[in-house]
Amino acid sequence: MGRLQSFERTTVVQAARDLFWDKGFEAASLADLEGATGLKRSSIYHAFGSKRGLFDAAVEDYLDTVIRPRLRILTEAGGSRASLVAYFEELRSAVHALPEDSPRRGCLLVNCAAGLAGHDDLARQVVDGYRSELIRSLQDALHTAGSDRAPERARTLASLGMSAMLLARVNATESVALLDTALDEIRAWFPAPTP
Amino acid sequence: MGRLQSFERTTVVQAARDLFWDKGFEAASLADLEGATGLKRSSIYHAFGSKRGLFDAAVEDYLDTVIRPRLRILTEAGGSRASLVAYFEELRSAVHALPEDSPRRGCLLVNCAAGLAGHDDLARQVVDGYRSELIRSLQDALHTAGSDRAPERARTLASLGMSAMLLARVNATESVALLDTALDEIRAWFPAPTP
DNA sequence: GGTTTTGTGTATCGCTCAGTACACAATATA
DNA sequence: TATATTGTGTACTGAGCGATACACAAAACC
Repeated sequence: MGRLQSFERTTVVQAARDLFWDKGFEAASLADLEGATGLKRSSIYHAFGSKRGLFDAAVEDYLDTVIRPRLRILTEAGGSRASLVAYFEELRSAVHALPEDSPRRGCLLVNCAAGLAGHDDLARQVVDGYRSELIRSLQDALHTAGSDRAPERARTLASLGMSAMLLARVNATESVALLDTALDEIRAWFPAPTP
Repeated sequence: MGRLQSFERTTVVQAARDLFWDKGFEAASLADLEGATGLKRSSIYHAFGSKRGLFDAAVEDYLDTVIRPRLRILTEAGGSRASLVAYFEELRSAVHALPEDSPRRGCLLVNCAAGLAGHDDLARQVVDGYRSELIRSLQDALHTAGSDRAPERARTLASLGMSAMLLARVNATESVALLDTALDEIRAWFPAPTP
């Protein structure tokens, strides 16, 4: 064969992911990416083909390591009410715990929705896929929790979640308040099981 | 004095506003702005000082001509239920009526929230000001409509509105569905007056 | 009408961007 | 060990960016 890759692909992709998460696609320059990943651009282009190729890999990693593990809370354990609460408490603690200037505030895909996805069909598809997966998971959880009006309630909860991500860097307090509102709604819809 | 300005300031600002609305701050280049406004860059810099100065003027115009007229629906006429319905029907028709590729899809400020406002304190303040004004107007309308839980309901409605704007370019159908959900909620909270 | 003051047009600045050319380094195979 | 193959480092490209310098145009004031 030939010389071996001297870097771990996943660590490089995750470093790039955090940079894109922080600054967005356009504002993250190749110089920034070199600094964040420790790679020279020759290696980046050799391994990923283009800035966009690295971004797509970063988004894929984001879906695999951030989004889907969270959504799994909603579907696994068949928990319905408990899993809805757990999902929003997880989001809440993510916004609440991170420092004000953390590069990982908010949601990479929500940020894309207002940026790239406005004029890029591929990005649009990825964002819309996330949206539909989120709504479907919420709807399933609501349905097994015995809710009538599951579709409307799923849309309401999804909106609260997306808006909270949108506001995470603008006003963290209000972002948390939106997630608390979601939790209040869930608890009002499904009275707590008395222990 | 001296030579007079040969252009109408408001028409120039609104042309720039529509371009920023469409492409965002960074992606709108000065060449684009020259094309959209019909001005040469010397005139732009003379009148607005910088690209950012023109952007700030565009945001101000956006607040004056788009945001505040809509919010006024909520506060004037003391309509409570009727004004809440009117507000979301106005949003709904804006998303529904505009062609898929309209530069005016979505909300300039919501787009800023995920872009500029992530790292620019001034933009953050503007976006947060919009958010608080929106929530307050909704809360007032809900309060005069006789709602208990006005704060939670205001947050829920604001989330549905912001998410609808966020998704306007990603999935217009779903964007409208979110606004319909808001309308359903309002109608469920406040049973219709029988004629 | 001359002068001063202000708007506009042209041409260009320095810089950063994404992407590339190419020599060199390293390792698997023969 | 020789060779083929692949990864890495250096240095660069052309294009586009925001911003500017400066000459010229036009209108208000004396």
